Amino acid sequence: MSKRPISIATVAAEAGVGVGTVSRVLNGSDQVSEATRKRVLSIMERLDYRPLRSASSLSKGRTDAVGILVSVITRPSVMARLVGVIDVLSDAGLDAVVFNVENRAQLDRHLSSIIDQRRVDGIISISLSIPKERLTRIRKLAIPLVLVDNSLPHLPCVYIDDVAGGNMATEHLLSLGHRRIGFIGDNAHTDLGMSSSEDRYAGYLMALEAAGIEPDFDLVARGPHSSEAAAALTSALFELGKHRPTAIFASSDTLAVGVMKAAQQHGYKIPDDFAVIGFDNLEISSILDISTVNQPLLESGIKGASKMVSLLNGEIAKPHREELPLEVVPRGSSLGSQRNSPPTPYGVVEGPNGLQILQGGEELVS
Amino acid sequence: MSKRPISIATVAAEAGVGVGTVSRVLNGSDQVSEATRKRVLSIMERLDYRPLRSASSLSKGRTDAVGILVSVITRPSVMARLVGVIDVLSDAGLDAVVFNVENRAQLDRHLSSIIDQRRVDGIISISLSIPKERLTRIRKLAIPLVLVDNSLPHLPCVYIDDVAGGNMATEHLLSLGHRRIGFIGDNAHTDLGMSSSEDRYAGYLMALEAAGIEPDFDLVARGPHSSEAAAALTSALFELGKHRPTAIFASSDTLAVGVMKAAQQHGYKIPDDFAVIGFDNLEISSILDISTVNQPLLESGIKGASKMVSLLNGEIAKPHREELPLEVVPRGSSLGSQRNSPPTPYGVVEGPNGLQILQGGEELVS
DNA sequence: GCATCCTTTGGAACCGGTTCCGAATTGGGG
DNA sequence: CCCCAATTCGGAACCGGTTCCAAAGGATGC
Repeated sequence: MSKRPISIATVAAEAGVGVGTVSRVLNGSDQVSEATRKRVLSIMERLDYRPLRSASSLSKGRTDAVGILVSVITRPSVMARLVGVIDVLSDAGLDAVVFNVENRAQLDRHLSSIIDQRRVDGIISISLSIPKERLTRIRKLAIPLVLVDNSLPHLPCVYIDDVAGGNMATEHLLSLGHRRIGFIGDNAHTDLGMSSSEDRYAGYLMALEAAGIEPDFDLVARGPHSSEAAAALTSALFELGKHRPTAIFASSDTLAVGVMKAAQQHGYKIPDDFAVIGFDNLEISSILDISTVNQPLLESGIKGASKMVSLLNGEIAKPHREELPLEVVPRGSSLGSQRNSPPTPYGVVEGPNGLQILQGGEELVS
Repeated sequence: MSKRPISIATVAAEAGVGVGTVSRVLNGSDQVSEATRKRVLSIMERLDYRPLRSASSLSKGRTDAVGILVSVITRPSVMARLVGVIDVLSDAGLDAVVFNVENRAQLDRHLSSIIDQRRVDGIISISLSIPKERLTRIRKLAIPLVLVDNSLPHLPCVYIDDVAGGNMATEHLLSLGHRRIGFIGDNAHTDLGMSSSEDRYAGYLMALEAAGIEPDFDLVARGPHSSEAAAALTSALFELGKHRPTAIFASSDTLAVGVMKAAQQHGYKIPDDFAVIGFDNLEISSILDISTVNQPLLESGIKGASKMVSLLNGEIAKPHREELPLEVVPRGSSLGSQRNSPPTPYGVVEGPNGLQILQGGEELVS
């Protein structure tokens, strides 16, 4: 009984075979006779032997791990994608090594350590853009890279058309008769290259233009990615009085929650006095009955990770680039009773300032 | 220009030193003269050399990675802890390898692969209980293990007193005058050993008993961990009519959201007709103004991971076991205007001593 | 019966680091 | 000037697998 864990040599000696044979048994090679295989397996069983991962990594030149770069991980949308990625990798027997990236410096640090030390076989980037110089290096080293919620030429990616999404959301409000539609989005995160919010803003402008409406930049505001911030921005817009927006497109559901809160604090009846639509279809928007644009979050993670698995297996992921569908999910925050005329900006009164979870839309009669 | 990435031998040759010296430079040994160090460093710089992780792992016998076992990762509370863990590990230069565990089989599979292949230096388990036989194996192999949101004797862990928490929540409702207090919790997850919900239930019973109230098991319901399920269970309780609860303690905020939803669908005014308190203090409970019991989620992850770092550095994490504080966060879902008498369910006669107690067997002294 | 081929096997070389041991160099003390 | 210790260094051995190559053994074909 040596104290040190048993190695392949121990097994080989015990079974009276060479180390090569044991290794072949481990890797399921068909170069081993059935009798020998059985014997070796039984010895391994008896000794409770398990091959050491790092040794195998070194000689195989492969880690069986995938690095996942995640932009600010606390965001629910990012989380959902991450869950999808982890599940797929786990099923494929790959380790999921997660790196949380909050700023450009972290991104660089993690990338360099991941890439240069080749501690992973591939990289999945979630809602993050990789700096150019890193990209060329990754390409040179032939490390598979898959982008989720981002798109770059010549790279496998899973993404949505944020511009179209912003367009759809705004059109939804327009179709309900709104004309003074505000936009609330994220501060530009140039360092991490997250452009979703700005892209959706572009879609918003497109929709307005298509409807022949001159954009009013007083109705546009940006801030940190939190409902509190969004509530504050919204309150400011309400100060415009008769020039206030009758509806707001928030570039994410998290912001939409804040918008909703502010509107209720101001005593507006939703959606009669004021309408909101968000983006992402997070669970909370369903709970709060907020209209939104659905994007397949979990699915984006699943598809991205599947591409990675294919790449690592040498199969070419056929559709290298995949755009996922978007869909407006109309809920009580915009779809009112059945009315089709715009709310009147002023003359508002009434309404308890408690937050109401359900604003109709829910059937479930019993 | 060899195509193969440069190794330590290349650097050594180029610098005209031995591989040992290069290795010493890499590891910051003080056995190297300043002149040599500089020369080697410059060569490494010029060749853009980075040591290969798996090679170093093999010879050092250490992976610089920590495995994180996570119970159903989609739960917001678990997510928050995970974020804390990842951030700390990342700062310590350790890889965070995340394993999502949804059932007992997965738990076993992951544990065996993690432990036996020694692909990580330590294991952090979040809201999960490790089977006994695995525990002994882990101990035998001397793999550091830290429990977050769980507690076992002789192991470093970060936990809360769920029983006390359940007690506090229930006392809060009692202090507001409620006597018919329901409980809604999770189905028992015996396979993963998540006992929080049941522990909180035990605290609920304790509080009732301390208040001299006979528990009414018709007011207790369990179901899947989703607000939809909680809403359905709550609706069922409302069917009790005059025997319905005037308040409910939900074993988590996610459930509390469903309870709230059901109450509003039934047209109850909150908190006048009906009160709710949850647990965890998730963001959503603040948004929905639901009373809750705060537990330091992010902090639990941070502390757990810090313990792991200490363990790996050979420092003994001084307080091996750490209980985090709980605190009732009263909000609009229970704290009404300023009234201090219990809501009256339907035409129940209201007396100072409130509602009838089932079966007069118990002493009811006041 | 012999040449040939295929299957199965042992074991050395290798992956790219770390570490230990012995040696070379230097410096100081006597 | 010599001895001893300290500093610095080269390189072999090693970590525990994988893989390649040569060879042994068995079957097959003529």
